[in-house]
Amino acid sequence: MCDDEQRVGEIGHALFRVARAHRAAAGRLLREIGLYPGQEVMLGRLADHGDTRQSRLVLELGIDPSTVTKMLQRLERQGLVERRPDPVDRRVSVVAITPKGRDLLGRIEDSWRRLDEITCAGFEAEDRERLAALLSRLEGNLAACQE
Amino acid sequence: MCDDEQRVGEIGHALFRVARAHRAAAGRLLREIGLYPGQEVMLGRLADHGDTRQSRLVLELGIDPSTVTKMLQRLERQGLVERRPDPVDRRVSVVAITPKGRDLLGRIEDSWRRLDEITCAGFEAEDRERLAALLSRLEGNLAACQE
DNA sequence: ACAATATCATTGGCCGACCAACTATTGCTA
DNA sequence: TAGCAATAGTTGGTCGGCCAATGATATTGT
Repeated sequence: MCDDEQRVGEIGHALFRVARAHRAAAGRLLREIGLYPGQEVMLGRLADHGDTRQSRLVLELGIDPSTVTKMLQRLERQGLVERRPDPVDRRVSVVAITPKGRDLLGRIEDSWRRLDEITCAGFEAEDRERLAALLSRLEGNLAACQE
Repeated sequence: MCDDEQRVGEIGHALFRVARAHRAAAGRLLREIGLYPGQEVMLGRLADHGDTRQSRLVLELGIDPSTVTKMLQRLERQGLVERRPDPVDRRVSVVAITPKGRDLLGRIEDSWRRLDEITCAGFEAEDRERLAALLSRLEGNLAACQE
């Protein structure tokens, strides 16, 4: 009788809009650094761990191999990243962040901080945790249907 | 002392990953209908309301004018949407969904339903409401900094 | 009435993201 | 060992999305 189920796609659409707005906001902030949204995630990943083969990036970032290739080509062109062939396995290319790329890390983290302040304005720690927990569950659900 | 603040960008990154996975899942479902993620939202909007000028779509969907133009060009090419110039104001073009586009609505809603089942698997009504409320707050925050 | 300004839409360029198809290498197996 | 399958990356194409710049029309101000 009563619609125990919300309007179809309620959550999905909200997620869709929020994510687009979030990405746009990230774009405005990152623009000052000369980066596009997504690149900062890649650089952050490369900064945390050392040399990485692209196939690892594909798995850990959860994006398509071709996307990784093109992102790295652009980052390499800007001198933020370095790729060289693995001497052992001649199929793989090993990626690492360059000093020039490392120089951006501070400003990247700063952008993240500002973005979080904007996004989560008025959120108490409890809200944050709840939201993080819910998003984590969503991520798990979506990962499960990935393959 | 204790980090009352979570790791920088915790929420933002989770949102980023969840949204990408969600979009990818939507893409897999919509592929069966021959649509790309985003197009179904446009068609849904055009189905609900009648003739619409593009500037309204820009405002309501929250996307760039150029994005609207290109999306409509593609949808028009597929015969799902129709555009004609407004006789009164010769700058505006009026958009409407075609019967062929309307035929897709059922399958679109079906995809949304399936996507929601995947995404929100294991979510009780309470979880859904909480998540919807939190996302709504995020959306408000991001909209506030839009301009 | 005319000039300045605002609005509407389009084009071109760039990026992330996907898929499909392809090459090159490595690994396995018969 | 010869041959086939799996793995690693790349290329080309298409989309949604943004920005910057442009052309066309309306609106406003003086």
